[in-house]
Amino acid sequence: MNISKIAELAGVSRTTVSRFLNDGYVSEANRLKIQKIIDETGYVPSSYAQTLRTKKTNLIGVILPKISSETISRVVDGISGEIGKYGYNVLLGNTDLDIEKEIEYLNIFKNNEVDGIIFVATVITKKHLEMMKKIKRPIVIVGQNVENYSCIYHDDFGAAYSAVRYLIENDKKNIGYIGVSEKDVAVGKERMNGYLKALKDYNYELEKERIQIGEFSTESGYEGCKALVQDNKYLDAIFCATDSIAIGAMEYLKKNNINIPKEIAIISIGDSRVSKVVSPKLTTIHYHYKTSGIEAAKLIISKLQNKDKEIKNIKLGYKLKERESIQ
Amino acid sequence: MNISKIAELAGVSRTTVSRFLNDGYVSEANRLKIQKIIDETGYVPSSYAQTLRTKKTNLIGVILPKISSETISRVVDGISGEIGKYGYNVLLGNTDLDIEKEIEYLNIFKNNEVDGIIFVATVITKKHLEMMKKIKRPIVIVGQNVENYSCIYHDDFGAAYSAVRYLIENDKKNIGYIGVSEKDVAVGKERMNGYLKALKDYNYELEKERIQIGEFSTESGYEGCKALVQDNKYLDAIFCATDSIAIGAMEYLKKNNINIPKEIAIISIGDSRVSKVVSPKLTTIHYHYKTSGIEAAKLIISKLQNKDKEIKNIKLGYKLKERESIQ
DNA sequence: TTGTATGCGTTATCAT
DNA sequence: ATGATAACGCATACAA
Repeated sequence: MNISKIAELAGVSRTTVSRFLNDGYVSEANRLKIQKIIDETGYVPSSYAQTLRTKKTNLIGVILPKISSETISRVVDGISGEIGKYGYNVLLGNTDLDIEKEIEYLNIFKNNEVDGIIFVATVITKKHLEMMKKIKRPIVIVGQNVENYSCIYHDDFGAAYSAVRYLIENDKKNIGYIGVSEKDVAVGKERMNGYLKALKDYNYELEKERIQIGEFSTESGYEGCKALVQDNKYLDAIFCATDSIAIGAMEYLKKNNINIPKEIAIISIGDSRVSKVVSPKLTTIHYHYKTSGIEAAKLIISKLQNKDKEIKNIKLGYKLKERESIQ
Repeated sequence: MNISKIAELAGVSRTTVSRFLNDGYVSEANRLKIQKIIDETGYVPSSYAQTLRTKKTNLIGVILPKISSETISRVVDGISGEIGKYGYNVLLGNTDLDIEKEIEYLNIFKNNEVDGIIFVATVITKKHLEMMKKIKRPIVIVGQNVENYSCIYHDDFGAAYSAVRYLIENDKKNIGYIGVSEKDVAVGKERMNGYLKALKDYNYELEKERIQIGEFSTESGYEGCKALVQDNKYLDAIFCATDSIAIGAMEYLKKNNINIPKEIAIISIGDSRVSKVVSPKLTTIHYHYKTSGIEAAKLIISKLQNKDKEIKNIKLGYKLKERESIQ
C-alpha cells in the first residue's frame, strides 16, 4: 500500500493525499474521502521514502561504550524518554568498549543516517575529532568536556575535590587514591586532579605510592587496595574514582580484617545500586546520570530546531551521600 | 555525496559503482579507481535509498519496558552484539513501563519500519496479540513463552522449584514466598507455580499467609517480608521472585535483628550485581540474560535469512549460586 | 565487463 | 484547491 494507491481509491491525486498527510489544506469533501480510505487500509507512509525526499530521519544516533552499565543505561533512559516526546527514536550504536567501532559508527552516522548524534564518550582520540569534524549534523557529547563541541558532563574535578575534602574534614591523615587511566579525561584525569588539589590546599604531602591506577572493575579495585595497603603503613582512607573500584577495595579490606571505616575509610563516585547495599554502606557521590541524558536530548532537539546554534557546555552538579564507610 | 558523484569522479557509470558496492563483478582497474574515490571522499551509501529500493532496512526493532534495568540491558547487550555481526543495528523501542507504548511501537514497526522485531516482554495482553498478528515481519519474544510465536525464555518454573527444593534440603520447614502479579506469566505465575509444586512434592502444607504479592522493587520486598514475619510465627525461609525483592526482604530482617540465615534464610532469582555484594551474600539463581539476547538475535537473523520458518521455542537453563543467605 | 533506463514512495515546484 | 511532473539515491532488468 502506498500513497498512489490511496489516491486512486479516494479518487484524488497523490499530491492531494500528500497534502492531507502533511496538514496542507484539502477540501472537506476530499479530506473525508481520504481519511476513510486510510482507515480502511491501515496505510502508514513509508518513512524511508520520506527520509529520502526530505532528509529528515527522526532518528538520533546514540553511540555508547556498553549498554549493560548502570550509569550508561540511565543516560540512555533519559535520552530516549526525552526525544520520544518530539517524535524521535534512538538508533543504538553499541561499541562494546571497542574504540574502532566508535569511529565506525561516527562514519556511518555522518552520512545523514540520523538527524543528530549523542555520543556517550570515554576516551576522545584524534581520530574521533577528525571523524566528528566531517559530520554536518549536530553532535552532543555526554560525559566528557570536549572543546568545540556541545557537551553535557559532570563536575568530576569538583566531586573528587569534595570527596577528598570530606575525608580531610573527618580527620583522615593519609589518603590513598585508586583511579583509572588519564586517557579518560573525565574519570581518570579530572578526578585525580581533584584529589591532588584537595591535598595541596590542605597542605597534605603528596606521596606517589598513595596512588594506584587500574581499570573500571572491582577486580582492579581489589588489587589497587592491596597495593595501597602493602605500601602505606599509616593509610587511613581511600578515595576511589568509581563505585566498582570501591567495592573491590572494600572486598580486600574485609577479607584482611581491616575495619571500614575505623581503620580505613572509603569514599567514591557513582551512587550505584550496590553502594546502598554493600556493608558498610558506601559513602559516595551521586551524579545525575538520567538528567544528563535528558539534557543531552533537549540540547540536540533545540539544535535540530535551529534554536541553538552555538556551542553549549553544561556541567552538572553532584551530591555527597553520607553513609557508613567514613567515620 | 551520492553514488552518481562517485561514479563521475571515478569515470564510470553509477551502475558500476553499485555493483562494486554490492560485490558484483567489476574489473580490477575500475575496482581500484572506485575504491580510491570512496576512500578519499568517505562515501557511505544512503541506507534510506537502499531501503526504498530493496525493502531491507538492516534494522531490528527492540521493544523493551525499561533500558536502565540490569537484566534488560544485558539482554540488549547480547542482541546488539550478535546482530551487529550480520550488519544489523538496533532501533530502540523503550516504553518506560507503559504498555500503551508497546502497542504504539508494534504499530510503528509493523509498516516495514524494521526487518524484524525482538520484543522483551513482561505482560502480553489481547491487544498485543491483535497487533502482532498484523505484523508480517519476524517477531521473537524474549522472557515470556507466548503461543504461536518464537520465544526465548528462562525456565522460571524449574528455577523456582529448584530454589524451594534447595531450602527444603537445607531443613527449612516454613517457607514463605514474595512474588509479583501473575499478569507477568514468567515472573509472577511460573515462579509461584514452582514454589507451590515443590511444597506439594515434599508434602509441605500450603498456607495462604505465607504468600505475598507485590511489585518489582526493594520496597515491595521490604513490605512483603514485614507482612510475612508478622503473620507467620515459625517462618524460617523466604523464596523471593527477584533479587530486588530479596534485597528489600533482607533489609527488613536486618533492621529487626532477625539473623540471616540462622533465623530466616533467603533465596531468589537473578544473580544481580548487588546479590554478590549484599551482606550476607545472597544465594540466588543465575539466569543467562546476555545469552537470551544472543539467542534471540540468532533466531531472528535465521528467520530473516529464511532458514527458520517454523516457530521455535527456546527455554534456557539456570544455575544455583550458593552463597551465604542459606545455612 | 559495463552502461542505460526505470522505479521504489514520497514531497516540492509549478502550473492550473 | 488540485494535479502533473521532477527529484531524492539507489539497485536491477536488460541491452550492449
